[in-house]
Amino acid sequence: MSDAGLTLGLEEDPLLLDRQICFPLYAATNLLGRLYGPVLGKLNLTYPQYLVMLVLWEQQPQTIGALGARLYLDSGTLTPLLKRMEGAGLLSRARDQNDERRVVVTLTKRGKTLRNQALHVPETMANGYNAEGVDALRESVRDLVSILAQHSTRSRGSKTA
Amino acid sequence: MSDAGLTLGLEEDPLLLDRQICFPLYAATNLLGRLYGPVLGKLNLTYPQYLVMLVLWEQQPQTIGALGARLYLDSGTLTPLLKRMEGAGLLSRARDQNDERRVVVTLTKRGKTLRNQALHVPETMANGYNAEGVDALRESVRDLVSILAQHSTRSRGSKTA
DNA sequence: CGATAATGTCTTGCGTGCAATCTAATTGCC
DNA sequence: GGCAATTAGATTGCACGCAAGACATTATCG
Repeated sequence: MSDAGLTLGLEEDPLLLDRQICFPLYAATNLLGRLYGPVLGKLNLTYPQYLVMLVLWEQQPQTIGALGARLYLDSGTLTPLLKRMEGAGLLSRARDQNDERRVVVTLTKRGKTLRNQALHVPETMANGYNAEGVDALRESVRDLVSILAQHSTRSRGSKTA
Repeated sequence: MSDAGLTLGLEEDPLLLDRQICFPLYAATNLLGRLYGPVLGKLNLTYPQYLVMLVLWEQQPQTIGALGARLYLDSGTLTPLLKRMEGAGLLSRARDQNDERRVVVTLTKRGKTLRNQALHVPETMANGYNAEGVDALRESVRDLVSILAQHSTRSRGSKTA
């Protein structure tokens, strides 16, 4: 109450939780992480670690910077994460000889073979869901990501809309 | 290699990052949080704290359990978060006299008036984006959330009604 | 060639998220 | 009433995620 704003009749409260696009994304991400947890736990992986493995299984070796570009994460997140994975024997980290600033991440044999156990993960997670509409949803969210990434301070500073 | 099942010819590698629905959601959530950060920082709010305020501005007071049901979070997350917000003078926490197990969260005057400064946040965040398709996307993700919530072990679905 | 800027990673500090465990209060059941 | 089961929060321990700063290496420019 005591809203001193101008009410145009069609104006809706912009602060209603159900009007935010950000909240369903936030909730879905948390819920998904919770569902992935037990499944990935059997592989001794966390959800972000699983994503790193997905990238490395596609292409390998890669620098930390390249991993971050793909996953939209920076070294502040990746460095300790990769160290834990190195400790788990999944990968090794070494300075690039051609450019000592870079750190190259390489899968160990153990990291490569883990892929076999991970093959059933997508199927397990999708269990019971009809993929109807999922493809379209994935594309929509992906479009959103590409838009958001352009506005990210980490990539560029252009504020021109 | 790896003949993992019946190949219908259209079988693709299920572990490709771009085939996962979870990853765009994860990336979008991270990117959004990064974009909200500076805007909410002017209100001395983090993004999850902002969501709590959205819920409380809609209805107030509320128990911690009710907040968690709305935001899909549990007390392990909410208790320290709410304590910080209490320390910031935005709300107060008190045991329910009728049921001493519950903790009732009530906005302070400061918490209520903060709403005026928050009114421009959605508009600021949406700056430059055409809302075209956003409504549909929000509904799609919301459907996904409701499906995921049913499968959640924690589903504190105290469906009072 | 040397100063300087840019780049890539590491480190620090803080705030989430979540599983697991704990405690206190209430409910159920007899 | 008495006591086990349930419920609501709090606590603990761990792993992100990010901003900001530190650091070493490389590129750039005079």
